[in-house]
Amino acid sequence: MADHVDLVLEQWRERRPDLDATPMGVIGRMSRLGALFDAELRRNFAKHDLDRASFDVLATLRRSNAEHSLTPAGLMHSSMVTSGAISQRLDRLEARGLVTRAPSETDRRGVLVTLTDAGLQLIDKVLPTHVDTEQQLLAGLSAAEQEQLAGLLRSLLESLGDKRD
Amino acid sequence: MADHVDLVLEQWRERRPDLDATPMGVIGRMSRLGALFDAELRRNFAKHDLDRASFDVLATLRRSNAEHSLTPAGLMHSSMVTSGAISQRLDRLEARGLVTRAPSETDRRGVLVTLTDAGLQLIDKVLPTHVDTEQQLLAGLSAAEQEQLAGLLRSLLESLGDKRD
DNA sequence: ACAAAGTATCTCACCGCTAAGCAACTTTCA
DNA sequence: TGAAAGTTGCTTAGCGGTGAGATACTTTGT
Repeated sequence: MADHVDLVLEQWRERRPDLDATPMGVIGRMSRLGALFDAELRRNFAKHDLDRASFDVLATLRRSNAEHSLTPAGLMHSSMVTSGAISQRLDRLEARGLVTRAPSETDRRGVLVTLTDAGLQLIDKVLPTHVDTEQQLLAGLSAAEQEQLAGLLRSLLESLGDKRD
Repeated sequence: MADHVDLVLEQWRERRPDLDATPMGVIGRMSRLGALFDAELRRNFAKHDLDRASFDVLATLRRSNAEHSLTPAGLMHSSMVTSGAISQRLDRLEARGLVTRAPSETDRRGVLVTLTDAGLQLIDKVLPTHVDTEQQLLAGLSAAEQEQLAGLLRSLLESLGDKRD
């Protein structure tokens, strides 16, 4: 039982025995899994003429409230990208007619982004295939192990200040 | 005890109760942790005039063998990026005098990338600060929990075909 | 021996993100 | 109330990655 990271850790023990590389056992593996997950999810998005960035915005709007609307700032916090990235994502989605931008009624600086009918239809079509893909990616772990893993990851996120909002 | 992903899962239950979003409890958290880790590690790299891509190449060469050398293909497999990305990374590192490219002695298509003295000195200076940063990122979990987490991640990587080589 | 298939590396057009900076607006507080 | 500080969303230059394609070389199979 050994993955690529086990090899990396062995190599560090050989070349730099003074270095305690154990944290790489977690962080290195998360990085590799992230890359593998991303590649697989991207494949599914591509089938529906989408990319990760667009899916992310559409899905966030879909789940946010009954009107499927949110401010760019709200999208930014949820997505963990910069405000510039959100502006560009919205430009693309607006050009495709999947979202609309309207001036906020309460704050003249603000903008309200809303899913169009076409956007709603698209995300509702893609969502089931997305969770399906995710489930397949996790199929190597039992349900109990998946739960255990989720718990550890939550602890870690909380310790790093990840909040509900 | 709740992180941002708990909120996301609640929202899905509210808006799409038909959808079983549990896999997001793992994949969503890994994605968020990846972003947080990346930001913090990047901060450390920047202190030493480095970025993730350059560190990745230098560290891979450092641990690979006593000569600190590897082919571009080897670097590519270890880094999980495309060959084009490796070529460009090597261009940058070569321009800074941190690695050299020499023709392979056994295969005239091949190239052997080797750490220069400057490259070796730089990576050896940065490495301890890097594992230190990683350790701090994981400090929210006990040693036993970190081990447990590493084990689950390894199982997952193995199930997805991640091999030692 | 030779053609076909495979491999190693590089080039380049394009794409999305960051970081810095800006303009417009709102909040705070003396 | 007015000035300072903060917030919101956008623009843009630059960067690093992808994906497609090219070149040069090696391996395979007859």
